[in-house]
Amino acid sequence: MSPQLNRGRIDKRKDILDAAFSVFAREGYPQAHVDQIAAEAGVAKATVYNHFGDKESLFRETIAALSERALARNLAAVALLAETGDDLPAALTKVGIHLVDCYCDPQSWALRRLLYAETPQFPDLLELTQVGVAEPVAQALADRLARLALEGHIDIADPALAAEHLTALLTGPLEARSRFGTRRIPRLERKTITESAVATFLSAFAPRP
Amino acid sequence: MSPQLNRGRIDKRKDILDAAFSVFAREGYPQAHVDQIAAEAGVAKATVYNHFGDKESLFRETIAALSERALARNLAAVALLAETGDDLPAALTKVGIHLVDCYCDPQSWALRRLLYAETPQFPDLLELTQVGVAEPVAQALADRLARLALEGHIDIADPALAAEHLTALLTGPLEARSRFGTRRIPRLERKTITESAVATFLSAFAPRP
DNA sequence: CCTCAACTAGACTCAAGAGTCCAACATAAC
DNA sequence: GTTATGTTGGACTCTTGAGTCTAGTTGAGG
Repeated sequence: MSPQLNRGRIDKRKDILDAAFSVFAREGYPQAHVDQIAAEAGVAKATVYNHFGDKESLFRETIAALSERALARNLAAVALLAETGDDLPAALTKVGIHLVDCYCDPQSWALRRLLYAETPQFPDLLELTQVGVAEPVAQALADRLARLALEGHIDIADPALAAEHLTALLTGPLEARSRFGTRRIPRLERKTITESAVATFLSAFAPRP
Repeated sequence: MSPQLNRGRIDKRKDILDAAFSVFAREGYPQAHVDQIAAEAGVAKATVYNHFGDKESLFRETIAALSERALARNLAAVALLAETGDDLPAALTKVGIHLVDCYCDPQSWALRRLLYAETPQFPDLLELTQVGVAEPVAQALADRLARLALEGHIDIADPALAAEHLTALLTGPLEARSRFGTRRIPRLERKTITESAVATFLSAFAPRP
């Protein structure tokens, strides 16, 4: 940020964070070795410790960086719902596909896997992603749905609940099908899943005539 | 099983498996120490190695034992759908509550957490639980739903898809609300979640008049 | 009572990983 | 050129945990 931080060599910080994520994602926190991260970042081990102090801080900052990325991508997907034309199913499907893509992103799976694994040891990280990512996204989606309800396109009493159910229908099937993020779901299958989810959602919340 | 296996002292095998699960669940596989497991089982470390050979085998057998338990409990829950009276919503809610209880069981969360964490290292375990637990349960639920569809209580084209969506509606909200299994969801909240899920499901698959 | 198998406590080996230290080196700013 | 700061590689300390070994104990079956 401030110019005097870039004295000496180039800033290796980002390289280290990238490598750290790659190794943490592949091996899990306890099995990830700092030497390996340093090697993968093309950096001396001492440099890692210069930047981050210790392994735990490195882990925390890695997760935080990923969360920011995830939040941005998810909000962008939800924002697509602003441009609903007259074809609500098509618009919902478009958003659904983008949300599913976010969810199926390898980085996203890795983040979720790390959180699952390390929640007992690092409860604050869960707080961070929950409050910093999941909740804002759910909020944004609920807001959009409320708007659509007000315009009479769907019949929704509780927008937060509707958002929760839409999300569940979209992402629930992904866990098993992707084998906990191990298997890559082909695009066509993702599309089918999304369309089914949207169909069920619309069928449940169709406006009463 | 065979009587000559019980020579010498009592069979400590079960004690070890219980302690192993408890420690694995609390600490995760890499952080779980065999000494700790032995201590918690009230057994010498050598005894653990006598029974299971090494830490990895102990882990595998622990997971396998838990999967059996999970399968039995889930199938029992689904079986309740056989006794549908004339009140379909009530019957579905009853089954839903039992399924949600299974899903929220601390052992169940621990199992899921371990699978998430260790899937890259032990892909075969995922296979085991997927093929041995998730699929049979989904099958059984789909069968039951097909039956109800045939009897005209609901309008379902694809029972497998309907089962997938019902499961998603029931369990999807649990992940965030329970903070990845960290927080215990009170019974009342579980009931509310289940009722909402069933309501949305029935609304989506209500029979066309 | 004897025997055999499993059990126990604890010392032990061996490997590996976190974090430190240091002497040599590079570079941007002055 | 000088200086301050960051980087490098590699040796180093220290801890910890998996798995082995041993000498002694216990209990059931014969």
